Amino acid sequence: MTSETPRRRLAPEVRRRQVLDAAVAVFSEEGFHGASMDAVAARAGVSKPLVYARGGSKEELFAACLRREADRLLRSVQSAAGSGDDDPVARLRRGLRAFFHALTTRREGWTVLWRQASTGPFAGEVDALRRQIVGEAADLMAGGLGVPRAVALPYAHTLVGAAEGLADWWLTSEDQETVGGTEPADALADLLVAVVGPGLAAIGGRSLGSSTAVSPER
Amino acid sequence: MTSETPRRRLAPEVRRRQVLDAAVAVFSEEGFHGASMDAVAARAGVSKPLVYARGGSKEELFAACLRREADRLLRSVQSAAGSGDDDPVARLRRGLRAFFHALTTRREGWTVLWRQASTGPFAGEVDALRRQIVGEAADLMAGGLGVPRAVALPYAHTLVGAAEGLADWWLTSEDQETVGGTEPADALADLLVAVVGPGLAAIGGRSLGSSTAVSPER
Amino acid sequence: MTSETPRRRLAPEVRRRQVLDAAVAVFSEEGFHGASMDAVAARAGVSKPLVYARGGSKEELFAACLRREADRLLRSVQSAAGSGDDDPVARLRRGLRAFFHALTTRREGWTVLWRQASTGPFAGEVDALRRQIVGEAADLMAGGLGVPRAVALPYAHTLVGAAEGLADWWLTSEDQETVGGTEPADALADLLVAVVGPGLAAIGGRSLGSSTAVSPER
Amino acid sequence: MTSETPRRRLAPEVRRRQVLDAAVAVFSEEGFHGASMDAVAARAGVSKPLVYARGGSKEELFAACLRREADRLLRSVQSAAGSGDDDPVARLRRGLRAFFHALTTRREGWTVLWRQASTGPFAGEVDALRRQIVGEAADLMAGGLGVPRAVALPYAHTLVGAAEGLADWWLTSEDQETVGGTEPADALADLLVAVVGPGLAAIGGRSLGSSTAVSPER
DNA sequence: TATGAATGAGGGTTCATTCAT
DNA sequence: CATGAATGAACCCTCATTCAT
Repeated sequence: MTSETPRRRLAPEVRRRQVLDAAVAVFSEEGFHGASMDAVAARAGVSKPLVYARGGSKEELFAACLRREADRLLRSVQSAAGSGDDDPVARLRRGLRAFFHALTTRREGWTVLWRQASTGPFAGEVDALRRQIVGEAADLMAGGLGVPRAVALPYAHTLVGAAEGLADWWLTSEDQETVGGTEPADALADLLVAVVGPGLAAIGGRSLGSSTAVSPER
Repeated sequence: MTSETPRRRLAPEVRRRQVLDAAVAVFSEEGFHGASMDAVAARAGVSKPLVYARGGSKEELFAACLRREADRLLRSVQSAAGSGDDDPVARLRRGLRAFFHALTTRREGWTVLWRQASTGPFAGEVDALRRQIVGEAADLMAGGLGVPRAVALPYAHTLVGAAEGLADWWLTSEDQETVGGTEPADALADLLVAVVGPGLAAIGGRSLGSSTAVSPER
Repeated sequence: MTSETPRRRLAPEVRRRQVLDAAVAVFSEEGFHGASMDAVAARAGVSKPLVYARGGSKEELFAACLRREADRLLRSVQSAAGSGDDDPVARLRRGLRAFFHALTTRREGWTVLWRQASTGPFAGEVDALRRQIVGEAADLMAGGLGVPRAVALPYAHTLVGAAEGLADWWLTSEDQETVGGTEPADALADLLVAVVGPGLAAIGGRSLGSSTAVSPER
Repeated sequence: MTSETPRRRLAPEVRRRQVLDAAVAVFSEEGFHGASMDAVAARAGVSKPLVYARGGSKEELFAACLRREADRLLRSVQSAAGSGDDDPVARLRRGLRAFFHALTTRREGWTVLWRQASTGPFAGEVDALRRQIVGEAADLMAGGLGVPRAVALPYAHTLVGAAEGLADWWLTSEDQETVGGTEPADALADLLVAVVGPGLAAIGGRSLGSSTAVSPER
C-alpha cells in the first residue's frame, strides 16, 4: 500500500489558514468564477467538506480572502509608513517600499485583490477595499506634496498602477539580477521614486524625490 | 408551414461582427468563466448555434475578442505615434493620447483585455499582447531617452502600468469633471506626462518632458 | 453496437407530460426529499437537463405534480357528480365511484397528493389542495344529508380515509377476484356505501343509503 | 487540562430513550429523508457519535422509532380491548377509543408511523405493522359480526382508514372545540361508531352498534 | 440556413458516517 | 465515554456543445 497521509486533526484556525491560503492561490489563478471548490480543496490538501466547514460558501470564502489580503497589505504599508511626526516624504518612501515588498512577495493576494472580482458579486466590496488602499497612498502623497487629498487621488492611482506594472515586469522577467544588489523591493521602489519623484515634486512645489531620490537612503 | 418572417440572412462578416460585439460586452461584464454562451447569444439577438457557427467555441470566441481589441488598440497607438522622423517626445505623447483615448472610449474592450483575461487560460496570450504594446512604448522611449531598448523596458512597463492605473481611476471615478475642460483622454495623457516626464528626462539626461510637459501642447 | 434509442425531438408539451408522469411515479415512491432528479430523469428516459427544461426546479416540478393530480381528481369527481338538479344521494354515490376509480387507477397521483409532502415546503399547498378535495365531498354530503357544510366536514374526512383504507386493501390484497364481477371501483364504492350509508342516514335523518344502498343501482 | 464539567454519563437505556425521543420528533417533522442526523443529535442535546452509538445507523434508528411507536399503539389498543369474555361490541368500542387516544396524545409517533413511513424504504415494515393493527380490528369485528375473519378484513381496513382520516382531520383542524365536551378521543371514537356501526350491523345481521351506538355508553 | 431541443460533464453544497483525542 | 474534526458519496443545478428539423 502507499503511505497515505493520515487524517490529521488540526485546530480550526490552523485549518482555516490553510484553506484561505489555498483559496487565495486558486482564486488568483482562476478568478472567482473560474475557481472550483474542488481545486481549493485539492490545493489545501483537504476534502471539500472541510473547505466548507472552515471557509464557508464560495462567496464567503472569497470575501474572507479579500479581507485578509487587504488587511495585510494595509497594515503592512501603514506600519511601514508610520504615523510619526517625521518627514512625510520619508514616510511615503517607506510606504512604497513596503508596498513593493508586499507586491513581490505576496503576488497572489495582490492579484486576488486587484485583478479579480472587479465584476460580479464583489465589485462593491473590492472597490471599497481598493479605495482604502489607494486612499492610504493618497493620504501620504497629500502630506508629502502639500495638496488636498482629492487632488492627490489620481496621482495615487497612477502611482499604484506604475508600481504594479513595474512589479509585473520584475516578476516575469527572466534576468532578475539586473536590478542590483540591494533588496529587490527596495530597488524597485527607488526606481519608481526616481521616475515619478521629480514630476510629483514639480506638481506639489516641494522637494519630494529631490536629488536624493536616486540615491536612496539606507 | 406558416409563413413567418424568417430571420434575415446576413453576410457572414456582419454576423460575426454582431457576435463579437456581443461577446466583448458580455465578457467585459462577467469575465470569461462568468459569461455564458447563452448570454452572448441573447445579447447578439441570435441563436446559440449561430454563435458557434460565427464565433467558434467559447475559448476561440474569447481569443477572437482579445485579438480584435488588441489589434485596434495597437493600430490606433501606432498610427497616432506615427513612424515619421519627427521628435520622439512628440511621438510618445501622441501615442499616450491615443492610448488613453482608446481606453476611455472603448472601455469594454479594454476591460476584456486587461482585467478579465489577465488570469486564466489566456494569461499567456494577454501577456504577449501586453508585451507588444509595452514594446511599442519601449521603442519610443528608447528613442526619446537615447538609451538601449533593454534599459528602457522597465520604464516602459512602469509607464504603461501608470497609464492603466490612471485610466482605471478615471473610468471608475464618479466626478469625472475634475480633470478639466479639454478632451479627457488628452488631459489624462498630459497628467501622466507631467508625472513621469521630469523623472524620465533626468534618467535619460535629455529633455523628455521638459518644463513644457506640464503645459501640454495642443 | 447496441441499438440505442436515438435522440428524439418531441414537442415541449409531450416531453413535459412524460416528465410529469415520471415525477409523479418517483415522488409517490420516495417522497419529495427521497426522490432525486436523477431518478426522475431515468424514469422518464431523458437526460437530467431536460427534466429541468420541462419541469423546472425540483420544487416547481413537485408543485406541478401536485396541481395536475389534484386537478384531475377534482375534475373527475365533479364531472361524475354533476351539477344537475337530480338526487343529491345519487350524486354522492356517483362521486364516490369516480373517487374510487381514481384511487385504484391512479394510485401514484393520490399518494403524491395525500401522503407526501405533508411537511416541508409544500405543507401549505398540499393542505389547500386536500381541503379542496375533501371540501367537494363535504359539499356533496352536506347536500345529501341536509346538514351544514361544517358539520359534514369530519364525516367527509372519515369517508375519504375509509375509502383510502379500502383501496389500500384492495390494491395490496392478492386475491382481488373476491369482490365480484362488477367494475372493482364500483364494487368498492358500493361496499363503502353499505358500511357508512346507514350511519350517515341516521345522522342526517334522511334516506341516504337506504335499503337500496346495499343493492347498488346499475 | 481544564476542569470543565464533563457531560453527565448516563445509563445506556436512558440515553437511548433520549435519542429515540428526539428522533421521533425530528422524523415526524421532516420525514425520513428530510431529517438529518445532525438535527437528531441537536434535538437530543448530545453529539452525533452518541446518536450512532445508541441509535445505530439512520435506517436502524428510524426502524427503532417505528417499532417503539407501533408497539405502544398496539399494546395500548390490545390492553383496552381486553381479552375478556365480555361483549365484542364493547371491546371494539374500547379499542377504538384507545386508538384515538393514542393518536391524539402521541401525535408525533403517529406521524412517523403513518404519514412519513408509508412510502420509502420502510413501506414494507409499516405495512406489516398496519396489518397487525388491522388484524386486531378484524378479529374483534369477526367476533362481533359473527363472520369469518377473511370476510371481516376489508371492513377492518375500511374502519382503520376511516379512523385515520378522522384523526388527521382532528389533528390538523384548528377549531378542535367543535366536537364536544367529552374527551376528544372518546368523542372521535363515538362519532366513528355512529357512522359505521349501523352499516356493519346490517351486514353482520347482528346488533353491532345498534341504536345504542349513537348514544355511546360512558 | 437558422433554430429549438437535447445532453455529457462538471460545480456548489450537504449529509451519513467514522476517526482521533 | 463523549466529542470535534474529517471525509466519500450523492444531490441539485447549469453550461458548453451538438443534433434534427
